Amino acid sequence: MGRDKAALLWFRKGLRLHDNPALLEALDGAVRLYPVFVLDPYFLKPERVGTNRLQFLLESLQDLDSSLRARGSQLLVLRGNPVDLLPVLFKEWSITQLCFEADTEPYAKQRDAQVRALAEAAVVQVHCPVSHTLYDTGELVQRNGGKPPLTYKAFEKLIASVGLPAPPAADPPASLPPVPSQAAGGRPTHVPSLKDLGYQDEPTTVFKGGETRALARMADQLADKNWVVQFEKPKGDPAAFLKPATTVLSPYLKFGCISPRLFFAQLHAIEAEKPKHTLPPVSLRGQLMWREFFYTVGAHTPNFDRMEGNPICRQIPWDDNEEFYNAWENARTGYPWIDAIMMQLRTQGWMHHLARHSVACFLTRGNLYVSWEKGRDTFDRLLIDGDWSINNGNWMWLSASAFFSQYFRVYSPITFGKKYDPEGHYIRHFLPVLKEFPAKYIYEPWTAPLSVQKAVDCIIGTNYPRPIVEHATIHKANIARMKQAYDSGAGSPSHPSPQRANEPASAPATSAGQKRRRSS
DNA sequence: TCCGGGTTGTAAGG
DNA sequence: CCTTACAACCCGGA
Repeated sequence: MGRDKAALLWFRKGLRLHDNPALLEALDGAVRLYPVFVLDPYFLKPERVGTNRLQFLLESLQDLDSSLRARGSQLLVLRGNPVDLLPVLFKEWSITQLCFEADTEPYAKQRDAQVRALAEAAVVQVHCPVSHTLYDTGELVQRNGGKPPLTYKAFEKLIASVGLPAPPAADPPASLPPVPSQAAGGRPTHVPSLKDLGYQDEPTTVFKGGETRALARMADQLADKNWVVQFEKPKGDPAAFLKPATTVLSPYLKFGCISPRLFFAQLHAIEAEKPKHTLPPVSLRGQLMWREFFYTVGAHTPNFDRMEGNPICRQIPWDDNEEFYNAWENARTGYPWIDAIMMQLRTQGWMHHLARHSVACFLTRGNLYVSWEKGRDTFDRLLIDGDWSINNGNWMWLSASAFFSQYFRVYSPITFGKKYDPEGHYIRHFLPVLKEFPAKYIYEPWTAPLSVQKAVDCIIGTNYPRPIVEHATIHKANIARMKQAYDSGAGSPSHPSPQRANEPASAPATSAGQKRRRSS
């Protein structure tokens, strides 16, 4: 006598009902369906996940619960380490199927491997479809000869050989099997508050999570088809903050509140309708492909989130300068354009891509010469769209550690913002202390005569810091340091320089002249 | 071995 | 709006 089919649908990312193949697998013949999200203490630390992103997640869970309830089900939000909790639930609920969306990040991969093994030991069938990315990154890499492509062009070529991504999966039925009462066994199952989770700060971001808002935002952004087909990322205004120059779908894509395949399908339809459209890499569709690119490289590169032991990352002897790092993180560099961006990060958890470039270049090769890993950590904590693959990839890009090597192209912390926003509206909004400065001085307030500083009630060095470094001189010195780092064996990621005979292969990792480590 | 391209540099000059 | 010099990177293709 066979058991009733009972499915545990484990949500992690993919916090949506549309284009959710794991949900459809779970529904296939199931008499009972248990939709579960597990709040893992690994993530629930303010030093790892900031208030704004956690709030975004909680809103997304709330919305998912509402949508499930509208279909006669509900979301069981449980707490604990999934590796410990899920096997208990398999037994308690007599689970026969475990369904969850594939995840390519290292923590998730090792966690999922453990859960899968435990499920199989409990004779639970595991279904793990790919729906967070457009393609199965493993298949892409296999097709590429076992290695991820390291340039966007090469990635485009690979994609072209595969064809269009799969269309979104069918919508789930209007009615889902109810969750049996007593299922929780006395455990709390509601979506907790920030305070419940030990977070004291109030969220400050204007962006709200959830599939409902994601779909509305996408519809809103795609409604102006001319805007869609004329989109060119580098032409956007990084200083636009009332109406951002991009879609701000990134936090929804991060949590899977929106399906990349749905977004792609809609973009594709609009492009088909209007043949005169921009192209990747700058087009809107190109942006989705950048995401796919970094997911593919990130999933198939060892130590992708570190310099050491990372075969695609140049080994650069960054300065260990806590003072500089803290000033940067706390918006106290004395450069208003940089500090305003860091304030937008701290308050909204989102900045325009080019604004991210400005501060990433400033922290690393441009000005402070601090490791990209430090900046990555800050972004990872404070961004509402903080996404492991994309964040690490872009930090390596901007620090000229991988993908990009024109280190002599340095963003100016003074003129880059000025060309978009000469009046400094963005700075005035995020750094109110500088609000009254004349436009002439807003990007360089230290150049204002003391009489002006007094008149606007902001003394530089007292009410707002002096610049911690002099851009004009230090960026040139840093270009020279980068050149030296490249010359002295940082190597080229895809063609590592050969080991010199007189240099031991096991040179200490801190040596300036070290060789890039090969992954062999 | 050379040449052209590389999502998104700057400053100066038209 | 455009081009060019700056000083110069890696990579892929011819």
